[in-house]
This record gives sequence, C-alpha cells and structure tokens, in this order.
Amino acid sequence: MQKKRVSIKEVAEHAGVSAATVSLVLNDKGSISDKTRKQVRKSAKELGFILNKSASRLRSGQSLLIGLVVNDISNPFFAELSANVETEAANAGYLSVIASTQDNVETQKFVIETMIGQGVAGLIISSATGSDEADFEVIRKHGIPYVLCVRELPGYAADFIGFDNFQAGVMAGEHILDRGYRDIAFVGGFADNTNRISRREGVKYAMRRRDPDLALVRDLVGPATRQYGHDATLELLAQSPDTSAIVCINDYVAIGAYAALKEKGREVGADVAVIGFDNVPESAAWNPPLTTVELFPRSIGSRAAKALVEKIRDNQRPPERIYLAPKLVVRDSA
Amino acid sequence: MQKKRVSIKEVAEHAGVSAATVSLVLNDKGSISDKTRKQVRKSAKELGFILNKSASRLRSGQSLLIGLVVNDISNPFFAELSANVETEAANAGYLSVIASTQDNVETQKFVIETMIGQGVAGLIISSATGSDEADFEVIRKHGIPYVLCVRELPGYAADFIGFDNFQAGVMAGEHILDRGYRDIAFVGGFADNTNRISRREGVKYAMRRRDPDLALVRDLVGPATRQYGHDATLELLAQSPDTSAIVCINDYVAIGAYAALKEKGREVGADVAVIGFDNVPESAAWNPPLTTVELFPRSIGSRAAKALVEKIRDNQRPPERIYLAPKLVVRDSA
DNA sequence: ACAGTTTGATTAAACGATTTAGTAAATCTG
DNA sequence: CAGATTTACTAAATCGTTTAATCAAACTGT
Repeated sequence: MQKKRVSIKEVAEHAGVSAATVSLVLNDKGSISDKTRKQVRKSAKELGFILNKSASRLRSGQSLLIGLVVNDISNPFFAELSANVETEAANAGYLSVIASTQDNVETQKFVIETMIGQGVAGLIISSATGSDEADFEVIRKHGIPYVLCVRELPGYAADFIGFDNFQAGVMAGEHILDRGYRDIAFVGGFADNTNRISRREGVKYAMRRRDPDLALVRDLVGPATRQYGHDATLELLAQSPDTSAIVCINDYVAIGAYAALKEKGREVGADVAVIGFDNVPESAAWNPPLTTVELFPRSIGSRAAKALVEKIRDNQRPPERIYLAPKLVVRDSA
Repeated sequence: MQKKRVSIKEVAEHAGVSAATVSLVLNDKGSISDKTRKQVRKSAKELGFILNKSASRLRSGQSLLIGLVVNDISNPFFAELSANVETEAANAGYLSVIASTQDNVETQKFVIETMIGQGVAGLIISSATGSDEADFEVIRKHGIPYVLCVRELPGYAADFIGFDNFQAGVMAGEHILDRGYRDIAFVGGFADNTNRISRREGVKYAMRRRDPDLALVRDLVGPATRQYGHDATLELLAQSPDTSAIVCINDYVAIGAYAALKEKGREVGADVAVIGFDNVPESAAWNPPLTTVELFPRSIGSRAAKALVEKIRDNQRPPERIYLAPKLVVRDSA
C-alpha cells in the first residue's frame, strides 16, 4: 500500500505542462490560458492531488493555520469560544490548531513553541494564570501576530478581547445588595487570575458604595471547579455560618455550592443566595435556576478570530482592547 | 520588526559546526560527542531556535500532527472527547488539529483534505451523518492511518471506538418499562445517524421482549439539540397527549423536553418520564435530576488516540472495533 | 515589415530541514 | 605497527512548492 503522495510534478506531467504552471493555476496567479487552466484542474482532480502545505509554507512563508491556546477545551466556556474561533477562522480560509495548557505556564510555553514550529500564521491565547510578558516574547521575536483573550495581562500592550469583569462584579454585587444580603463571600478562582481580581473588586466596590464599612465575609481561593465550589462552601458553612450570599467565580463553582448547601439542608435562594458568572446554557435548568452574570464566549471567539485575521493581513495595526459588556440574568438563586 | 526566523544554519554557525550536526543533535541520532552536543543545545537555546516543522516534514515525511474531525466541538460531549484525545496525543508527542464538520458531509470532505494537506500523521474521525466509504477513500489513497469513533460506518472495515448503542437503548427501554410506562416516544437525532438507529432499535427490542404488541407511540426525527427537544415535545403533547415517557437521543434534547413539559404544566418524572443518553456532568443538577444512560466520551477520546498512535507506528495492524459498555444512571426523571 | 508589447508558458533557484555517503582522525586488534 | 574498525563530523542531494527571471510566439500600431 503506502502509495506515495501525488506531487505537483505528476499533475504537471499528466496535464502536459510544467510544474510552475500548475502552481500558478492553483494559486490563481500569473496569466494562464483558459484551456490549460481547465486541463490542469482536471488532471489535479483526476489524480486526487492535494497540495503539500509543508512544502508550500516552506517556500512561500505563508500559512493558513491559526493556533488557539486555551486552558481547557473540556470546559464548555472554552469549548464554545473555540467553536466560534474555528468557524470564524474557517470563513477566512484558516484551519485552527487547538491546544490546552491546563492553566500551566510551562505547558503554555511548550504549546506556543510547538505551534510556531508548525508554522501558524497567528495565535489566539487565553493566557495561563501567572503568565507574564516574557512568556510571549518568543512570539514577538518570530514576528507572529497574536491576540489575547479572556485573560488580560496587566499593562501589556497587545490586542485583547475580553469582558468587563469589574463591571460584572459590580452588577453581581449590586443585585445581591438590592436583595438585602449583607454577609457576602467570594468563592473560587486562583489569586493571581486577573478576571477573579476584577470581579471581586467590582463586588467590593458595589459594597463600599452602599456602605463604606461593608466588607467581604470571606474570600476563598481555589480552582474554578464544581468540586472546589462544593468543598469551599462546606468550609464556609462551618467557619462562617452567618454567610448569607455566595458570589462564585463561575457557574460551575456555583453548582458545587448548590450541592454543599443541599447537603447541609440549606435552601438555595432562600437561606443562602448564590450567584455565578458565565451563564452556561444549563444554568437555567438547575434547581433552582441560577442567577448569574452572563458573559459571551461566543462573541469573544469570533471577534478574536476576526481581529487576528486582520492583524495577519496588516501586522502594523495598532493593538486594541475590547471589553464586552456583561449582562445580569436574574433567576431564583439570588 | 519582522525578524527573520533563525534557522538551523545559524545555530550551526553559532556553535561552530555544520547544519547536519545540529540536526543530528536535535534528533538524538548518529554519534556526536558530548561536548558538541552540549554546545549545539546551548546555541539553539541562546538564539531562540524553533525547528521549522514544515521543512522537517517535507524532507523526512514524518509528522507529529494528528487530526481530529468531530461534528461540533461546542457540544460538551465532543469537547470532552477532544480534550482527551488531545492530552493522550500530547503524551505521545503529537499535537492535535481539531475541526468541526457541523455534521455536514461536504464540510467533512474539505476538512479532511485540508488536514491531509497539512501533513497529519493520522486522523480520528467521528463521521458526519450520511458519510460512506467513498468519503474516506482519499485518506486510504494517501496511506494515512485513521480510526473512526462514536459514529460507525456499517460494514466498513476500519478501526472503530464507540459505544454499544443497542445495549444502551435496551437499558433505557427496560428501565422505563420496569417503571410501568408503556406509551413511549423516541425524540431527536437524524434518521440516518447510526447511533440513533441502534439506540431506538434497542428500545424497541426491550419493548417487544416485554410484550410483542408494544410499539413506539412516536418517533420524532430532528437535530439533537435543546431547541429541537423543546419543539418536538410540544408537538408530541399536542398530537399524542397520552405519551407517558420520552426517550431522548441525548441529554440536551432531554433538557429541551423538560422546558416544554414545564411550559405545559406537566411534571417531569411524575406525569411524564424523561430519559436521556450521555450523562453530561450537569444532568445531575437539573430539576429534577435526569435519569440517563451514561456513555464515556473521555474513554473514547483517549482510546481512539492510543489506537491511532499504534496504528501510525504499525500501519499493518489489523483493524479492531471496540464497543464500550454503557451504564444506566437512575435519578428522578424516569 | 519592424520594433515594442502582451500573453502564456518554462527554467532554475530558492525555502529549511534530513539523510546518505563519505572522510579524517582516533582507537582497536593481533 | 599495519590494517581494520569506530567515532565524530561534513558536503551535498533531496523533499514539493513558489517565484523571479526568461523566453518564444502572437499581437500592436505605424
């Protein structure tokens, strides 16, 4: 078996022209008569010719690959984001390479280098917690355009598409305060995650504005997972039993909190308020339906892809930062 | 800006050796003294050298890219599968290219060709509904190893990793019958989707075994989405109001059914039973918690990746088909 | 009929790695 | 110590494309 791939030369021979002509036809370049154009296409199809992108990229330096670096594709948030990057990129003729970093800076470094090695035309990155400028230096050095998304790198001049996390925090905080809750805890996410910091500061800002003496009951740092939401809430109930509202870093942490509260016989939305961020599609179906601040991964995905494509076409384009506005979705949990 | 990439030649020059030597060091081949080995590595690191995979692949024909073709990454089922393919592949040193077909045969064809053009070493494919052998001929022709997953192609000799869908259907059917329901409808999924057919036949088999005269009340064909679950259920309630149990092609369709039932004032699990397939993580948190047949996308992902890697290393390996056993998860909806 | 353009195609030189065949020096062997 | 072997390294060919430089033929307008 193991039939050798058919090359441009064989197509050329089959069509009775030179290899260069075939290349010209395939790229719609140069001036080629209609007759040969047709003949070449016919031969190519007949032989089942597929352009060897490695060779093409090597010679022309042009690539139709874009790389997407996220923390974890199995997280629906990033899955939706990825899906939109992919379709948007496909519209512009690009194929996407997706890789997860598990939120680990070392893995991220490896993944980025591998992608550069593969010859990506550009990169979209949701930076791992703890990244700094130096981690992206290698991309700059190779002159590869990139845009950051979701996770911002403070004080770093690069294109960025994300949410207004501070505002999201303010929204969550005000809603909870409006409902009369005062003993508020913040749960989930790692300490150096910029999204977490902004959201929490937003909540605190809303609290201070309401009453300068108001402060968070607790601020629990940990992975943004269902499991941690559960464990942290148990801890919270044990150590700060008068907590009346829990602001969770995302909806998954919130569902973990639900579980813990139910275990302890507390009624979500009545005894204790729970609010999340993201508005994952399922959250409306939870029991009780979750009150949350909606963010828009789909928009982030497609806008990031669009921005990258533009950046690839004009690398001089000055960096821009886009913050999408969040939206409060009130249901029954808070 | 736009610094030119540093090539193997520059590393060679910097280290005072030939390009061949650098290549040998980088690939741990040939016999090279420890001294030069170290010197070369040092130079490479110093210059920030990243191997140009396009060139490497062109010459050696060897690639560390594997392609994953799924219907829709934004579907958590495939997201989890993808995540596991990716990590498993990464363990074996491969980078993954992921693309969605939107369950469209044309898109699938395009995606596969693009991936071959990119020089993938192998492919993992969840075939689009309506695919036939001819769609994979191009892969065979290029001598590229591949394994199918999730969606089987009947009577086609290829490696396959999936579920025992028939058995899953039987499990769902028997459980519902055990609970005393008799007027059963099957909802969601396209008519030529092999998974759908097997699951439905499993349900019917369980029914016939219980009572030869028993038949499905309705069999509603459509996309496997929340939206369709909702719409189809409304239709069902209007046209076959005595339906007492709904078997949904997946959990997402089930949550759509929940919504429709609630709209019409029916209580899920009491008035009407609902059962799904997949056991997506959230389904335990729904109201009421969903009874479903668990399938194992994570296992599929990692086993498919493992199988593909083996296949790449030994293309002569005879095809094998693996069917993972499903597991009934009883909760409150049925 | 002539120089000048345009059209349609070709030739040959890259691109950056790997690999084969080869060489010089070092080491071994009896 | 001569000859054989091993070690450490290199020059050059090669992979399949793209593209700049050419070139022949056909067309222009005078």
